[in-house]
Amino acid sequence: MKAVSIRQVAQKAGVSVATVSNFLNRPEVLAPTTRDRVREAVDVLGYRPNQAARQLSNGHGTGVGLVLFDVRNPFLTGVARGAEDHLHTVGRTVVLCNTDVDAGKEKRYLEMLLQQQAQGVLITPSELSRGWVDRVRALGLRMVLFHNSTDYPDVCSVAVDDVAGGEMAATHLLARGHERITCVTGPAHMRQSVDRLAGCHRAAALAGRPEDSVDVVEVGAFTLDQGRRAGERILASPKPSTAVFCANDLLALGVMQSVTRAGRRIPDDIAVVGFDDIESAATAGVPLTSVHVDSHALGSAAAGLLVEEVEDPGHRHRRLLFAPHLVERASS
Amino acid sequence: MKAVSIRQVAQKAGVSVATVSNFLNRPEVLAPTTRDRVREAVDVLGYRPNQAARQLSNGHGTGVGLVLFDVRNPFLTGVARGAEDHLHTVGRTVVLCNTDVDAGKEKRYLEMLLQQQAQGVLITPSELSRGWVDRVRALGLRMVLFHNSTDYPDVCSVAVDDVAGGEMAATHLLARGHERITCVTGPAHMRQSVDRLAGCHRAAALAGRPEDSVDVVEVGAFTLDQGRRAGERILASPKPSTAVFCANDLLALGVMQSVTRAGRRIPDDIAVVGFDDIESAATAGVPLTSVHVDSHALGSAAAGLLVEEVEDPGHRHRRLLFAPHLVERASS
DNA sequence: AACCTGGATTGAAACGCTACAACTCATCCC
DNA sequence: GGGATGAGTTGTAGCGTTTCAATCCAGGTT
Repeated sequence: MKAVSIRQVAQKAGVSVATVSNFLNRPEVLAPTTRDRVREAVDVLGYRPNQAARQLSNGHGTGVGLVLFDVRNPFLTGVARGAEDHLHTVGRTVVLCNTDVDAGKEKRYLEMLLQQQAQGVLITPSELSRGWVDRVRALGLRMVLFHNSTDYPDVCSVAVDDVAGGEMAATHLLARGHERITCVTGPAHMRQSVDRLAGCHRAAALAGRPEDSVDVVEVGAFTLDQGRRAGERILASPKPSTAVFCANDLLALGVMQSVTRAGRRIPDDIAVVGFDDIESAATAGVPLTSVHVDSHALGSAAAGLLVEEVEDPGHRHRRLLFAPHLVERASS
Repeated sequence: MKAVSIRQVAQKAGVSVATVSNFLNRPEVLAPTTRDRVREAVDVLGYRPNQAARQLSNGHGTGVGLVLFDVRNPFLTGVARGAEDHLHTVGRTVVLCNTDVDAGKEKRYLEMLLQQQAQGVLITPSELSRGWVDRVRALGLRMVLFHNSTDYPDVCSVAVDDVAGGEMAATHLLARGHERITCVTGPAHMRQSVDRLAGCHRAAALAGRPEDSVDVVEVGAFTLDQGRRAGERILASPKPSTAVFCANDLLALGVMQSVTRAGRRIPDDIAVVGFDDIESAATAGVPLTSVHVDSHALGSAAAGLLVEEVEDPGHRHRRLLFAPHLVERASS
């Protein structure tokens, strides 16, 4: 039951271990006949190279850390799948880590990955800063960030173009003839809130609408419940707008619940557009028009960037911005 | 920039490498003063044990394969998180693998995990059979299945008690005074369809209702679209029942869409209950009552079982059945 | 016939750690 | 005082690869 080692293969094939190693790593240097002989031995014995030994010898493993806030976040789930797909095809292995946005957990995971001599990490940084980046660098870990930051030219990152997304959503609503639109955003300190709203404003400007044609409702969190409240606030306003763009699908779904409950019809009385296009968007009572983000592509791209950094010495750090697209459904 | 090795620590602390190794693995055998001296050296040098070397030496790694159909399946996402949480606390590492129910991919992942000398796998088997189990066993991989099978007493497994869940849902509806209930199930060859429906029948029997008090509508897949169709079928029937239990939330959401679109009110005209309690259930236009399955606990339990099998030589294989519970919302 | 050339093969030293047998040296007991 | 005890420590042989300098040898040149 003991695993077959390279030595047994060598013996069986009547060559040295070095030759077997060459067969594994640089088959082209072997004479064709030798190559066949070794292949035969490998097959017959069912030889499986020991990853740990390899790693010990060449100083690094094949693992890549996927360090996320929480895989259960549907967006991150997609990212995880995309990253895994890509890495699998290039012979890498994905180590899943959930930080819960806890810097301590994050740190422990990074230490662990370091011990494993991982090739790098794809990470949603819990607290991004110059210091953080430098510290991780100092550990000797390569990384690709899931974060929209122009501020770190020395790090690869991938992100969604939130401004473009917001603009799409608003443009869509304006094109449908809505005079005024209400934009429900999350906490002002979050990049997403700001950018998606900015896109909304840009759309209004581009359409030649006055600055005040978009009302802003800011809520404290990107949750269903906050969405419901926002919906109530909108309905309660003296002259509610006929279109609302929410910076996130959960908010939009919440708004829709309030609106429906109040007996108003969607989209006839009020049109709603969300952002993220989570599964719930399509399955909602009135299917929700939403800005779709291809999380799979994002994860895959991040993986690609990391692999490039690992393999290409002349690698230039880059930031990839993904343009989302609008998925029109019944809510608008 | 080269990593610190155990030798350097030993030298710094003025002890042998064996002592440092003992410090790492069996600190209790060291004299307290020695222990402190080594700890000091470790800290100062920032020593990080090389996982690969360890693994090479003791013959197995710390990785555990998490081999799933697709992490994007919301249920499996929860499982993944649960497993990761548990394994992390016991110092194991999770290697994510998505098979897409493809036996070939599955096989390749298992080979890979074998090369990594993984401690075992938590797996949703693409095709479960005696042969499959034996083959994996032969590879020398320990495993825990996410599968409801009484047929393999020599394998650990975890699963949801679908019968109990179906019963809960139906009992709930009957208790609300509905005379007849329609049960929308998926393909008859799927265990879930059968068991959940069985639970439904059991509830009816227990409530003293006649056999024919539950109508069965079977559809070809667990999808939103099939749910819509089922909804239409139900509405078209001469005397539609006032309550419907769907073997899955997507079906339920589809049914709700059809019902709403036809101008009927939920739950007043028709009550609906789903199964799985996916996120969309809570965010639906009319929040959906659903049978909740604690996927996190399931994943965590599976991980626990595997760890037990690895650590305890006298381990007895077990099957864990998780009872779901009903989450009552507005749809019923 | 002596000498080159270069493709093919190989021996053996790392890589960093664990485990075990062997050793040291106070302490205790008769 | 001699010996036994046992807690604490250590030397070193693997673990399975990779890599590189060294070797081998068939064929071509002069």
